Amino acid sequence: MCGRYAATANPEELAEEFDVEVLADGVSEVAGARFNIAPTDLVPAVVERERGDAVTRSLVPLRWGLVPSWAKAPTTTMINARVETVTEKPAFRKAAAARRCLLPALGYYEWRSEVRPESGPKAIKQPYFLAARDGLLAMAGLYEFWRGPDGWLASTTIITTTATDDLGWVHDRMPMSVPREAWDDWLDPALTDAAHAVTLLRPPALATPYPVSRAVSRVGNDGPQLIDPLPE
DNA sequence: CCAGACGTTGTT
DNA sequence: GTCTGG
DNA sequence: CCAGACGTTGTT
DNA sequence: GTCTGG
Repeated sequence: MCGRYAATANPEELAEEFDVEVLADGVSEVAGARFNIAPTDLVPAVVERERGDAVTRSLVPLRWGLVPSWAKAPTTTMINARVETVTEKPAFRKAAAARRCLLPALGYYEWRSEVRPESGPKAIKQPYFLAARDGLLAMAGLYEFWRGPDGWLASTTIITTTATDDLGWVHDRMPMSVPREAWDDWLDPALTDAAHAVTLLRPPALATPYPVSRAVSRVGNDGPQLIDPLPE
């Protein structure tokens, strides 16, 4: 699955890379060097919205953890959506048909329960970093709006699938990615056939996972050292 | 009809 | 909002 | 995802 | 054990 990730590109780099026309208010505060993005954080996302008869591609901040429009209060549980069922589940299917997004990432983390020499007989949760092979992972996301007492909340979830054989030893789920040639269709709000949209998705091209410091396990920690390979 | 759920993951 | 279970 | 909190009454 | 916060 994907429950923690790194994204380091600044707004200008993302605008260039994804052909974004508009940088939304607040997005400069959430896009930049971040190595420990956690659920409930605001994350940079690429979306397309219709304004009049024109479609505008924007970089916007979204809260990670999708809150359905009918939710009584914001929740954190829907950080992932299974690709196998995303077009059917009431919480996701409208977003799958109308509100798809891209979540740019450098890579993401997985934890494995391991017994290590220095930890004695007890298992520890060892984090691994899974880096995009070419330095940019466009994760497939959905977003949704929720109206609370203090206004609108826009939130997002990452679509997941079964891990490929080479990654299964770390974890049995992984995020779906959107290949560059499919970005336009994936984002196009006129493409309302969700079942077709998910056929655009592919497993991400990742480097070999490697263990990193457990510092990443604390959400308050950040910095490039979090993705340094763990010394022996 | 109304009431209640609506999600994923990991772990045991 | 919409579907499912009762 | 992981880390950290989790609570009220009556009184040793 | 389970929920909340980040």
